[in-house]
Amino acid sequence: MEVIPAQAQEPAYLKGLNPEQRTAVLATEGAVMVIAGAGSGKTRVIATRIAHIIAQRLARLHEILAVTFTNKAAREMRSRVESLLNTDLGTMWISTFHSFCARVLRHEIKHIPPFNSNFSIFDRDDQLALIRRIIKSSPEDGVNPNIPPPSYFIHKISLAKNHMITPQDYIATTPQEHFVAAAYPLYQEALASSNSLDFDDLLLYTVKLLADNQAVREHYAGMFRYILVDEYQDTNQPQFRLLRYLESVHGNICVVGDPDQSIYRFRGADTANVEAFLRTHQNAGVQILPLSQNYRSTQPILDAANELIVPGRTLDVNKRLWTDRRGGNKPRLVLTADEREEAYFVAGVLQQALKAGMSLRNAVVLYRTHAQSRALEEAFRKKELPYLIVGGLRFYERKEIKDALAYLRIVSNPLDEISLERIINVPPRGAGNTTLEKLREIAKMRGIPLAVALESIKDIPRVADKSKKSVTKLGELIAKKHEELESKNAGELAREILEQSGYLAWLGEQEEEEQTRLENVWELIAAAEEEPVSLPDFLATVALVTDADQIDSEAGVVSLMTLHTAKGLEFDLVIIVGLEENLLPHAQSSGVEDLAEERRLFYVGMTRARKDLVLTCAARRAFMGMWGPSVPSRFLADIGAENLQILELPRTYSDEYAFYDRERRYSGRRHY
DNA sequence: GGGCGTGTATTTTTT
DNA sequence: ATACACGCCC
Repeated sequence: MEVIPAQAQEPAYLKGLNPEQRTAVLATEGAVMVIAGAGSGKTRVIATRIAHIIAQRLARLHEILAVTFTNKAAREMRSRVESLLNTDLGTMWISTFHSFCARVLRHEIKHIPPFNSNFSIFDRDDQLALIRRIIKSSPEDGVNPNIPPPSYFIHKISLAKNHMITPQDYIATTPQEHFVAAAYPLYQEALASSNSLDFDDLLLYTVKLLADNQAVREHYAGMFRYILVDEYQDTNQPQFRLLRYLESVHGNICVVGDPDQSIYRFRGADTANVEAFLRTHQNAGVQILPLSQNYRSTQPILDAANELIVPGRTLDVNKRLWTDRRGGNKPRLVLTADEREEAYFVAGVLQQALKAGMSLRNAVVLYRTHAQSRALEEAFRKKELPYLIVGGLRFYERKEIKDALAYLRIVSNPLDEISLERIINVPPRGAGNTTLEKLREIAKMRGIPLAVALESIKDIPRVADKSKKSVTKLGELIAKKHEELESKNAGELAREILEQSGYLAWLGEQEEEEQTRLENVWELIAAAEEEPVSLPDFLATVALVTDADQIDSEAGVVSLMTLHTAKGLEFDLVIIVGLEENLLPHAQSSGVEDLAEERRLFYVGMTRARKDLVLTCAARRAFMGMWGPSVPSRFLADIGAENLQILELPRTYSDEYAFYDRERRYSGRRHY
């Protein structure tokens, strides 16, 4: 790498930065908080900062830790730094919190018995399956009608973990939740005996490791000379603690965030971390550096966004965003009769933009809930607009992919009973509930894993010979492939397991419709074969894929996604649908804090727009099959009519929807 | 042990 | 409205 003398000549990577950005890049030492307004060039600042640290030889590649919000953001950050420095970053630590923890734990979890490095990562479905089993084992199951649904347990347990409340302490802090209090320790024990961690555990066990193990703590804290954290406003308590340990030796930590864009309170993110950071670093002379010039949006869009967000602010660290991009259209607001008309209107806007020369990849449709995508999909299909739904039914959540992954997981981690139960009878092996129960008994009696007990099925009376044979074969296959975990890579193992278990053949025999399923599984195998990694590493990567990661800006395809998923992205044309009370703000978000978060969510959506912003609102909407009237969102009133261009729906729409009369169309009007 | 029918919950947002 | 879970019957 070429070294540039510090003073002689300004490094090329600093060119084009504004004074605020330059200050943020150069303030490498000590504690720094960058308050980065939407579209203020935050990513560029972080990438340049990393490049600067490396170019000035303040640290070597592996001595820098950068944490981003999504894996996609991590990849982008990596490639930006690589192009700034014209070098390969290799295995530099740029990742999400969860991926970072998975990577650390892969090496260190042996210090936390009974876990070993092949641990499984449980997603929501796995968590639900596990908690269902626990509920079933309770004597009250089926007797007490007040037992909450499994999802309630998972939610409450996750909340407890985010606040670092242990199973032992839970009942004392939350005495009214006695069902959860009873299940929580059982849930943790079941995870441990399965050598499995849920998403929250990845963070918690890493914190625990750093807290309890001095050698490990000194190793990591000593290694990272510089730490950078993006989207800091959405960190939670375990993440805060994690950073405290990691920064403890060198003290060079830069957090970048925007309290106005904090939208993950519901999953434990704590904006108090912003204040806590300032407080805990006061003695270290923490610097607060704002980025307030917006390079993304036009002034009318920013004006509207500012009007929306200012009434909801609680911290006053943020500045009013400004831009020198003059001109541009005011955000357009349209009232439609119902969600169908709304969908057709959106399709029309996209077709118009298409005609005007815009590529559909530069447009996005945003909504509060996934369910809203349905009407849009229908309209887009009719109008032959190519679209891509981001999130919703994700690739890795499809049944056949989950089944295939369960095969891989049980081989990687034979203690993972949830995975084993998933596939023991897929394809049908004549092992139903009764047989499974007997196998569990054997495993318990002999103190062996369920996967090993499969080979003892021969000892169970009254099981068909055919069933015994195929179950024994499955047990042998799992054992054999598990032994090859180190000698073979993920691609090799995936292909062999899925072929030899008979899963692929069985899938191929299914109905014509199932053929896409077979293709999906082959796609998974291809993904495993892409790079020669170990099976546990591949599984960890797959488990931590986020919605935003799968956005590939295919040319000529418009993306549809939730407002949450849109965080960090930008588009020429942004269309936000469903600006109605009970949807945005959502009906379930009635508390003061909840409402503030809904407002920020809308703000995040608006500030994704570079050139054009379109807002829609329907007068009638169906919820769970029931139609009901809708009222425009209170947030529209906050933006103010003077900051919006309110459109009358063109005639063509009444042609398409002759059954609506104009009176009814505007019956939902309130503010305008 | 598997297939079909009825009943119920589902829609907040996600690593 | 629909998907999934559970229960009943073969």
